[in-house]
Order: sequence, then C-alpha cells, then structure tokens
Amino acid sequence: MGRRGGGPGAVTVDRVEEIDRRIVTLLAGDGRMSFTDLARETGLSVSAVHQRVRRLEKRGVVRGYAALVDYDAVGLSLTAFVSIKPIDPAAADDAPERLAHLSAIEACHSVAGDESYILKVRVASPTALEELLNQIRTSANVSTRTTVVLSTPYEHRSPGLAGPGGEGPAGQS
Amino acid sequence: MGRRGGGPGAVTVDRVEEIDRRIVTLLAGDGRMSFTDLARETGLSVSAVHQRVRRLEKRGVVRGYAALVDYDAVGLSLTAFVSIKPIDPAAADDAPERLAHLSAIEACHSVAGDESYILKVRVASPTALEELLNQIRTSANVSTRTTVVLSTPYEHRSPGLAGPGGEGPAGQS
DNA sequence: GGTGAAAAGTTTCGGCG
DNA sequence: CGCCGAAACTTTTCACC
Repeated sequence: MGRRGGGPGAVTVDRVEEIDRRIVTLLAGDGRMSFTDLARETGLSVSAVHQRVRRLEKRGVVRGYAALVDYDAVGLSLTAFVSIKPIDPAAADDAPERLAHLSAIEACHSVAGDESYILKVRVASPTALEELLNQIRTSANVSTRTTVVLSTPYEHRSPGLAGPGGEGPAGQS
Repeated sequence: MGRRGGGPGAVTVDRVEEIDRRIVTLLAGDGRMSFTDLARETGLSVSAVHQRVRRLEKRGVVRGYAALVDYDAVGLSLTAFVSIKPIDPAAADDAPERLAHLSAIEACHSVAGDESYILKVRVASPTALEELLNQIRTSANVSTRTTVVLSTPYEHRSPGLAGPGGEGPAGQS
C-alpha cells in the first residue's frame, strides 16, 4: 500500500503519506476545520483534500468526529477509572459486552497486569458512582478497584503521528 | 442560571436545559452533524439551534471538536496508562507542566490514591515506551507504574447527560 | 425564536499532468 | 493515478421581524 503501480514518483519516500498525516493531525486538533482551510494548510486544492479525507475515513484512519464536552459543566462532575478483575477466572471473558449498556462508561480498555480491564466512567455524584460500581460488579461478575479523578490538567491532546519508517515523536533512537 | 427573570415559562422544568442537553449529546456523538440535522432532531429552526450551539461553545460546555483517529492505523500502536508518584513528596507538584512538552502524552489526570497522576500515552513501539518513561521520570522527578493496553473494546462513548435535578443515567436512586 | 437572502462551504464532474 | 478548477447544491451567517 505504500507504493503505487510503479509510476515515476514511486522512488521518493511517499509524499502521499506525509500529507495524509498532516491532514489527520489537523483534523484531530479541529474536527470541524473546513476543507478550504485544510487545503490552504496542505498546499493542495480543495477537491484534492476532500478526496484524501474521504479516503482516510473509508480506510478507517479517521473513525469519526466528536464534540469535546466539558462534562463538569453539564452535571457529570465525577470522573473515575475503574479497574476490574473477574471473580471467577475460569468464566468467559465477555465483560465489555456485559457492560456496554451502562452509559456512564465512556471507555473500556483490555489491559496487561493484575486486572483485566480499565474502565473510564463519568457520573454525577459519589452516590451515583456507588450505584454504578454495584451495577458493574453484578453485570460482569467482577471485583472493582476505583481511582477517583480530582482534576484533569489536560485531555484529548493529539499525539504527534509516527512517520513512514516507524519513527515518531517518541520513536526509538 | 437555571431560571429566567420570572417570566411565564419559568414555572415548568426548564425546557431550555433539556434541549441544550440534547444538542450536546448529538454533537458528542457526531461532531460534524449539520445544523440542519440538529434542527430536525430538536424540533427547533436552524437558526435557533445555531444560536444555542454558539452559546454552548461560548459558555465552554462544548470545548471544541476533534476527529477520532485510529492511532493503530497510523503507527502509534501501543497505548498505555502511566501512573506517576513524586520521588520527593515535599517537592512542588508541577508534574503536568513539566510533562506538557511530551507529545506522546494524550491526557493527564490528577487522582486520589497512592499515586498522584495518571497519564494516557501513545507510542509506536515498546522501545519508544521505554524512552518515554525515562523522559517522564527525569522531567518530573517521579517514579512510574505502567499498565499496557492490549486492546480497546470501546472508547469515546458519550455518557448520557445528567438532568437538571442532578438525576442522570447513573443518578442516585 | 423565526425568516429570508447573501456569503461561505461542500460535493461532484470532466479534463489535465 | 492523483490533482486541479468550475458548476450545482447545501450549509452557515446576518440583519430584521
């Protein structure tokens, strides 16, 4: 996928990928940036940028767009990380599905280590957290360990993207 | 802010807040939803919706918009949570600022518990993670505990919003 | 909060390098 | 194969009711 059919431009390090990374970075920073601005920033025409964005969406590199909400301002003032561990280690490991209906769960990561998943949750109050933990425990038959978030200095920053050779901002030396 | 000056509509449970919550929820789910669609979903006119969205942005309820990127597809295939703890508990607690320059750090949460912050990081490889951890330790004078993410069943789900009375999807009973 | 027209943005299309 | 430019259409903005 890195090279085209063998045309004259294929010898250079794919300039295509470089521009696509730029587009992804820009859209990660501002999901509503117009194609016109995107075109100015990349030096391409509006339609060329449009083509590329559609391709990135189709390839799944851009999975969607979201408004970044200040949940504090909207009544969900308590954020927490909940690590879960199956009570019966032999049981089927389908916790994500069993928990999917709980809308307070914003993310679910399968992790290495003592626990099996880390959930990020948002609720309105300590009481609501207590109730949520009960629902998590009974829904997935797990024990929980909860870490309450006190404040969030920053979030949703877009990590700089890796280059074609696997090199990135935190790439190997 | 919950009620207007005492006009005829103030006796009912603020319908204003209800519509605003709807808008926020919709935009959280699709940050590029058009004002036209937003108007249809809320039963308002396009300009009324537009007014509300601008107000929500100005109030800081909507803090911005972002493309959701599949970092795996873009070379940053390793995600991890890094909990940090100051080596010198008496030193000034300015870890967030001291770490802000590391672009691999996507989020920084101050937390209750044994450790002081949880960082979410994205890197290209185990080697890159090793280097990043060194940078974190030396930049902020902290010890680190790292939990590697194996897979992510879901992420960026928008938690249902709480109602005016503090009642929500995980509200108190 | 609604309306309507002007401005800006988007999508599509045919052709060029 | 990818990029450009212009036409057709949609969205967004703005002044006024």
